[in-house]
Amino acid sequence: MALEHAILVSLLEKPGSGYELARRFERSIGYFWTASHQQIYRVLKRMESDGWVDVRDVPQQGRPDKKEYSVAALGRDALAGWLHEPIQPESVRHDLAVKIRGAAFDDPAALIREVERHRQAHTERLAHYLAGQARDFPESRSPGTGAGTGLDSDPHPVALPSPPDAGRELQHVVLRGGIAYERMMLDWLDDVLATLRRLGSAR
Amino acid sequence: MALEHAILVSLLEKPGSGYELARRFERSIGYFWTASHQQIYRVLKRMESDGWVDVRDVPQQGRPDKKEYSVAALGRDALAGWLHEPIQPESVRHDLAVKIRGAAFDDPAALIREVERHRQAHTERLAHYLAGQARDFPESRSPGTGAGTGLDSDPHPVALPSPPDAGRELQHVVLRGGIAYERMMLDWLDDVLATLRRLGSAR
DNA sequence: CTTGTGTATGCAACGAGTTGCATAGAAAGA
DNA sequence: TCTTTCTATGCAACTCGTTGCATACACAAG
Repeated sequence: MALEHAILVSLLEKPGSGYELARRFERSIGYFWTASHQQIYRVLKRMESDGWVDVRDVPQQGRPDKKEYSVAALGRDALAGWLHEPIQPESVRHDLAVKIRGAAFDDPAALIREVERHRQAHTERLAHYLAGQARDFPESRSPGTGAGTGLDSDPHPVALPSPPDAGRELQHVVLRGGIAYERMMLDWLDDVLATLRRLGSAR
Repeated sequence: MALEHAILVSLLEKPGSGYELARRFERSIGYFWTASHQQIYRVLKRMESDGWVDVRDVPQQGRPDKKEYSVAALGRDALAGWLHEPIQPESVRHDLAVKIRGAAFDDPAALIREVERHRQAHTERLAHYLAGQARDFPESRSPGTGAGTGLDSDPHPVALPSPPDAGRELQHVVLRGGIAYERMMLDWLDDVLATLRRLGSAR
């Protein structure tokens, strides 16, 4: 129930159209909150009629016009309200974990290629994060090879919050979380692969 | 779209009633797949009419009767089919990450207590996992209180598991994943707290 | 000149998931 | 005895999310 809040945050960081939001939700923000364009358009409509966002028609050359959304006062209030109320432990859905336990009733070795695919995807995502970190936060010469978040990889840093750099700092700490998550997943997937191979060869 | 598969795996591991399933989904399985009892009953009904599971009325003393479900041949086939088809990157929903980025447009310091609450919850979950590991997998003399991921730090016992133990092994590797996840979260939440405190005092 | 790709917006239908409520037997305690 | 708690099952209403489809403009390649 927080897609609207994710949209508010994204629009505060930078106003944009539904289409642009949808693309941000594919990269950047989408790594910790997914949404399809259909859903974004629908929610945007509701937010507009609730007065949470303002719309502005922007003609463009060489492409269709767009509706640029920005956060209205009511939207800011709604976000503040949400920020101040506690949320409970995230509900998780790890298909892969279900599959791994299910493999006991099938052929464990048959899962190896699937797990390798996931490992590959996480490798790529980690590289993407590191590239973004190197690009957007070059001052962090931290472990790893360093290169950027890609999270809110908008070329222009946002200049809104009172401490002008708070947004940057917070984006960076979220990015570091993404990096830590991917590294943990890679380690774990290696563990899973070793286990599956052991079970396969023991047959 | 895999609640039914999660139920199949759980029922294969041990047949049980809808109520028992709901409780498994609160602990154990519920840490990587959540579901409410209402939803479980509804899906169970559908699975029954599809011939995926068999039902058996079990009278009990001292409590209401229950319907014990077990996996039918068709259910096994359905699970096997699902296991063999690839799944794509999990879709994530990290409210907390959204809140952290949103805090840039509010008071970052106001988030500290919320993050501390989450840290507490993850500490408890880690303790729960470690207790489960000590109880169910005593042969893994793993880090317990130590630092590190717990991933590589588990020197796999050389004893070759025979197929009957495959399920145990696979349950353990999933549990190790949960442990690694909680440890990573704790480290990251500490990073978040340090960042929020830094931003707060810099005002 | 047709096809494909990218930008940009949207509807309709369905299935998944949540919330609130209801029932009912049995045990435990006030 | 009355209330609460635990086991056990379920309906109804609603919202959220996904899937499939449709439209329309612009540009580039074949």
